[in-house]
Amino acid sequence: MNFKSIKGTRDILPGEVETWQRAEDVVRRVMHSYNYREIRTPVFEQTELFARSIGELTDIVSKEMYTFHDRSNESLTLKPEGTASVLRAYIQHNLGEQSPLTKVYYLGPMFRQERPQAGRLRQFHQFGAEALGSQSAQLDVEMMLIALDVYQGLGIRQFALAINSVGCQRCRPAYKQRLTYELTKVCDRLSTESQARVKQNPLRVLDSKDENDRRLTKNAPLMKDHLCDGCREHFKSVESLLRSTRTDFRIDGRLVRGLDYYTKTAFEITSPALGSQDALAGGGRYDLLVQELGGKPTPGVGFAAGMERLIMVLKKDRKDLTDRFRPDLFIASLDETTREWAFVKARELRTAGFAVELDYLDRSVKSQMREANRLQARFVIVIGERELTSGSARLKEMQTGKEAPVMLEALEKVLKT
RNA sequence: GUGUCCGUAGUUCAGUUGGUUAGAACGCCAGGUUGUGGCCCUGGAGGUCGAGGGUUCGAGUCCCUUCGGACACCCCA
Repeated sequence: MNFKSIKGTRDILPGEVETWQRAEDVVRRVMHSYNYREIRTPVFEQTELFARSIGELTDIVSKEMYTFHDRSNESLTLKPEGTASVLRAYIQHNLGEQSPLTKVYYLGPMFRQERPQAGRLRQFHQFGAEALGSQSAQLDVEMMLIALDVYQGLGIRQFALAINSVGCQRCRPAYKQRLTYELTKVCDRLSTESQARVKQNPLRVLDSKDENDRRLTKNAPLMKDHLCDGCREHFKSVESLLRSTRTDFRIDGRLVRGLDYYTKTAFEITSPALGSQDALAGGGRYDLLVQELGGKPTPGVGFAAGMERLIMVLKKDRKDLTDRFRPDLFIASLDETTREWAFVKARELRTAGFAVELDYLDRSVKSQMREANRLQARFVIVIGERELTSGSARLKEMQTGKEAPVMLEALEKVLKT
């Protein structure tokens, strides 16, 4: 019986990992450009934290979490999303006392026990940001812009932004009641899933994929048309800022997020290059959550974006990306003496900042040359007894095949040019 | 969790109505005379045919179970 990676998890091997690193670099660059600072939280937390923040009734909490008991019988859970942990840290370390506005970002693995499919893993990776302490619509839009800047920065072209407002505790209850009333009228004709939603979470009936559900709810009231003054103003500001920054977007009155904690703005970025799981990123405002988790009343906004989905789109849009690490120099050697010399010299050059590779398998020069070629080393130098006694060798530039004499002492200087 | 399809060398795949030592391409290794890559040529290594059970004289080929994968539902990043 051979060991295999757990269902729904995968290895990112050399060759693919370079694409990830490139993406991560862009994420960090964009985050820093908006002055977000990185925060790293543990991969697991008390189960209660997620139940409280995400919502007991959500699919995530009710059936998708990796929950276990440790040896002291405490219930722990591998984090299914990033926001809860960030807010926990924010509250725990009183970050709100250090400055009125906190802007942080994260990048890391998340876990959800779902059936794997295109763009859906049990361990997946997200990057995201949270801005705590301000109600400004500018921050709502900033979240969208960060995600869009990352995609643009990577040369991704296939994506679309959709926004909506899910209201607040002042206007949502009344709307919900009204919607439920309307839905009840057609309830028996809705799909079985939607029938359950009418009671559990009526808002979600609206974004059902079922064609028949869509038809039946065609004239159902939308939250965005029943916002209180505050929410309406806020939503207008978001729209206006998006226009000012010349950002393409569309208002989707049926857009609902899966997590319970959102208020006001909700948004989603999807890509037609993905499969059925087409969301690249999603986020929104959560003005009640910090308080809910035991902190002082603090407004917040955030978003999360899927790394593997980003990579999938990136591979489709940018087939030209095939970079790999290339050694600057490959030192081929002939016998035990020269091999040791090569080892020492390599160390010297590596310390000086060069990527240097050599043969560890006692191979023939021919094989070593093949290896150097495969690694796409920029230069190769063959060291034998002749070279060691004369102190000079020929440096071969692999791309052109040209060789030039070099003094071994001067190797470092020559490589620098 | 439900459904559909799939599971043969490192990789992508072939494998006739079940019938002798399971093949190809690419990749890998070694050579093509004295210390030099890419192209080309020659040779080589590498598979308990996902795993377990069953039917059969005989199973990679049929049946069951199980594990895994792909895709969709659900949900979401």
